Formats: sequence, C-alpha cells, structure tokens
Amino acid sequence: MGMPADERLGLDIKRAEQALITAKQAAVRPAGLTVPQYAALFALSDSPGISGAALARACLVTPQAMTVVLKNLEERGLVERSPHPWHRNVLETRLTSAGRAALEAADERAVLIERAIAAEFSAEERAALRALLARCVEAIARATPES
Amino acid sequence: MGMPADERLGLDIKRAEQALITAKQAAVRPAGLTVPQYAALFALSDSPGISGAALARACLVTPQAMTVVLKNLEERGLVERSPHPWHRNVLETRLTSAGRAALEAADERAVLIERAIAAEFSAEERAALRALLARCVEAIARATPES
DNA sequence: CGCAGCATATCAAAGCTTTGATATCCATCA
DNA sequence: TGATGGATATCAAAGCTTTGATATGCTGCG
Repeated sequence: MGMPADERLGLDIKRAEQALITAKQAAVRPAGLTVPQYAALFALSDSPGISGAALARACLVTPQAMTVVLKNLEERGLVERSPHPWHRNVLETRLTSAGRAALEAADERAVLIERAIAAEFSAEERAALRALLARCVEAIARATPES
Repeated sequence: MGMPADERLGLDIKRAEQALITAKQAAVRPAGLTVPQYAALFALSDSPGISGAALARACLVTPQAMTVVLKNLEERGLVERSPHPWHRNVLETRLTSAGRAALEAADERAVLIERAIAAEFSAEERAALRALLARCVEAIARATPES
C-alpha cells in the first residue's frame, strides 16, 4: 500500500468519532433512544414542524435513513406527523410531550459527554480543534471527485 | 436543552468523520468494495492469518459485525478462512489474490483522500490535530461511566 | 487431573444507512 | 396554459452494527 497506516489521519478522526458514538450510545440508551433517534429529536426541538428532508440534512443523513428513524419514533409516540396545510406533499413533524420527555432524559446524560470534552480544552484549543477539523472537511471535499 | 448545539464539539467531529466516510465510500466503490470491507482487507494485508476477533479489534468494530463482513468477502472469493492448526476454535483469514487486487485498486483511490488531508496541514498542525483528537478520546473515556 | 475463566465464532433480532427507483406536488418559465 | 425542474416522501434491496445469547476450545490454577 502506498501510505503507512499510522500516517493516515483518517484513523485518528475515526477513533475519536468511534469513542464519541460509543459513549453517546451508552448515555442515551437508558432513555430508550438510539443515537440517531436522539439526534432527530434534538433537531426537532430546535425546529418544530420541520420536514423530513430538512431534518435529514440537519442530522447529516439521507432522507431515506431519516424516514426509517421517524417511522420508529412515530410508532412509539415520540413524534407526530401531519400534512402541511399548503404544501400537501410535505409532512410536518413535531415532538409529542412523550418525545420531549425522552429527549430531556437523554440529553441530561449526553450533555455530560459534551461537557467533558469541552472541559478538556482551553478556549484557544477548542477553537484550534474546530478550525483544524473544518480544514479537514474542506480538504476532503476538494479531493472528492465532484459528485 | 442545557448546552447550545453550536458549542458541542461532537458535531464538528461527526462532520469530519461524515465527510471522510462519504469520500472514502465514493473512492472505494469502483473497486466493488464497501468501506468496512476495505478496512478489513487493509488490516488483513498487514496481518495475514489474523483471527476474526483480532481483526474486529483492529477495525474498531464488534466481532459480530466483522463476521458479517467476512462472510460477504468470503462469498465473493476475496478472503479465505481455514482452521488454525492448534487453536481449532480459531479461523485464520487471509487475502486471496483477487482480494489483494481489489484492495490495491481501492487503496489507489482511497489514499488520494488521505494525501489530500495530509497535504492540507503542516507537520506541526498534523501533530496538533492528532494530539487534540487523542485528548478528546481520553476525555470521553473518562466521562464514560466505567463499562 | 478437573474446572473455572477467558477468547473465539456464530445465530438472531432490531435498527441504521446507502443506492436506486418511483410517485406526487409545487414553482417557474416559455 | 402547459411543460420542465426541483423538492418531498416512500418502497425495496443490500449491507453494516449493536445487543444478547449460545457453543466450543484453550489455559492456568487448585
């Protein structure tokens, strides 16, 4: 292979994301949620009535993936979907009170992880990490054969 | 919610990992591989004859997940599995020549992404990013209720 | 020796994600 | 008006991942 494995920064990013998702899974599980479900509820609490496609964009997944997540959430009564009054092709999605309760229970523990990360760094380090990650995203986008 | 979404560093990490995996998917697809398959073949080329469980650890997934990946790779003739001579409970896995060819075809394009990331940074920045990500992992591990 | 402990492999169920395809609705423009 | 393009929603197939459970084989200690 052309490049030694320990020079590939991708592994470091993956390791961090892996640790993060594992910890969040453990945090969110007692509330009866998965990480994607938590992410969807979180975005919904910020933008009530958002469309499924927009919710997918906010959560960085495809609309199809979000459809599955919403189906599961709706079956469990954590969200409600109703047709948009004018755009009849759009389904507005909102948290139910059970959904808000689940989100709050989950976030109470998930936020501990975010706080732990934030507390690990000084303000300058935090900014530096964000800037470096943003440049990663740019470099990757530039290297991705236009799609 | 207790913490504003734009203060959560987890989102930045997720965004970077998301960009990375999307780009790698596109890179590896023409070789007929998925990213997990590519990761498994890559690890196998470094450690021929490794056990499925060890391979899972190397790829940061569970042994069950690796079982599925290996099953698909074996069905397509990209890896071979044979019982370990002494540990009869262990299956040694090795690349076939078709597997090596697929890996090389995939890596040729995947490495472009890693090079693009590496080229974006100076040596100091690269080291800084790795160090910051490693501290993230530590902070997360510390915040994870012992497992 | 015999057994407890640990690692390996795998099945099964549930959920997530992707690609590909389809149907519907709205908005804009000729 | 009518057609084209863009956005939304969803079905289906294939693959990955997790948790939980089970079977098997080695290993070291009493």
